[in-house]
Amino acid sequence: MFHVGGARSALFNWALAQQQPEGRFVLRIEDTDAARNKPEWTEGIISALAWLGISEADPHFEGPYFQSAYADEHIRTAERLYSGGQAYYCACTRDQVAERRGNPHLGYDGFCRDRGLEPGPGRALRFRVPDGGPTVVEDRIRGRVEFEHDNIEDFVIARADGSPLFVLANVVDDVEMGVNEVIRGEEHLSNTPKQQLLWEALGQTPPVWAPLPVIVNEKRQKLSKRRDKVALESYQDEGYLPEAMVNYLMLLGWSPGEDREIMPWEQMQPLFDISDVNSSSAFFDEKKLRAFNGEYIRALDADDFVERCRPYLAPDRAPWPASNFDEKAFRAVAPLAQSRIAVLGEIVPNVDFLFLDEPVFDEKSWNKAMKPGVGEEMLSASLERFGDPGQVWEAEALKTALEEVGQAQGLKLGKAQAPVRVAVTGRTVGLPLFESLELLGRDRVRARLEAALERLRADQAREQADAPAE
RNA sequence: GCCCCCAUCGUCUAGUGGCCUAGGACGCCGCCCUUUCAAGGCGGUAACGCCGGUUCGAAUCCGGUUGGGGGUACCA
Repeated sequence: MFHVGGARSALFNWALAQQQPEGRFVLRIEDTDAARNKPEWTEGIISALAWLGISEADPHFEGPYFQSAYADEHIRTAERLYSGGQAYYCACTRDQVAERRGNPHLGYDGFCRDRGLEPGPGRALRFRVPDGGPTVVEDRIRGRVEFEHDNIEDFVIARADGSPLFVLANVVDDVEMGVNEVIRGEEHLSNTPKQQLLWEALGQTPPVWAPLPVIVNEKRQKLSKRRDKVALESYQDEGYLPEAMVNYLMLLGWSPGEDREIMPWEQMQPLFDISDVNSSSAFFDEKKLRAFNGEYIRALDADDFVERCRPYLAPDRAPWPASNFDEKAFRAVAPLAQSRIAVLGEIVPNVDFLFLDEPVFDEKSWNKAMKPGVGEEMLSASLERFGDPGQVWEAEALKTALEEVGQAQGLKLGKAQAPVRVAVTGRTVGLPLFESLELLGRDRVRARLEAALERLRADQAREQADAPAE
């Protein structure tokens, strides 16, 4: 599963990488265990990135990398820091530290700092944070952020079993890969001075940091996998277009500074500047994403639209019998649906009546359209009218016909069409009716009108039976 | 608790001392169009958290305050 927050970071990185001929987008999977144990997990990220247009085939793309690729170097670096005196072994347990400090929330107290402990069982390696003075982080989004060393505890860089911690592994990887610009979530900001200290201890020039403000939910909390809908895959599945997703994500915390917000990647990418990114957190507004997606869908040309709908019409997903699908009918109706759907998945309920053996009646729609009197009158009258062999079976003529049927009942077309629509499609809302009738053909339309009429009469009979006898 | 970050319409943002009686986009609300629903057109609603400074002048600079958020592991 790929997180929308990760997707935004990736896009920002990607835009920057593409702005320079030599630019690289390095994808590093920072979760060592997951990367090692769940290859499908990283494959998911790769395919989600490819969906967004960040392809492994592109020369700007590098990765994925796993920390395990540099595992030996992690260990060597830890040893080097120890022998250089920049790190020391510590035998304290968490409980011991908490007891000494009287508060479990207070950090490490430096108990073993000058004990000169040798490596040994139960001894973790801690980084010796320099005395006094601040570490200044140059942050491309906020400017300078200062951290007093007094507030940074001597943090552990290697566990008692010798395995490196994230901070160390991360820095070693960055050094190895020549990373000079780090764009990632703001949750890492307080980790950054530690990393910078490590870079300096290793005699390296630290990279430029760009901790992106987090993406939040409606309650202004950082999006969480448990609580919020964050998986890019689920948006893809519902029928969001990657172009729309990219466009929307880029606008979260950044603005191209022009009046238009809908802008293709090619146009947006050169405009992007990481230092223009906002420093405050942004709410992921699915409604706005939907609106963007609708616009992108409408901008598709007819054939492209049909092809993009294809996955939702496939036998494994569509609710109708596969053999009922009629390519010609779908192509005829697709343009009518195109302006009516905001995500591709919605194509199905719009066209299902064409391919289902019988329409699926929406209960609310039925009750609304089949009001006493109007429903039955309209159904039987139009059944008769459509049975007239002289009736031309073409949208315009059908419209005229139904108008006349309605008039005879004293109904305007708006009211008159409702029972017919529900009888034929199952719902009160949907594609333009007369085009639908034309495509369905006289026989199927008449059969459905008849079936609805039967159902309606059965309803009424039941109601009468249920009514208390006078 | 401690450290750090943030603060303009409901939301995403424009805005870097006068062009701001604060602009755009999404949403929302009207009206028009209309066979339903959309789409489209037109119009509307709505914000500089608060208090002090600095300045001829502050959404923009400074201080404080309040409110949000993140971090604080031998997690990543």
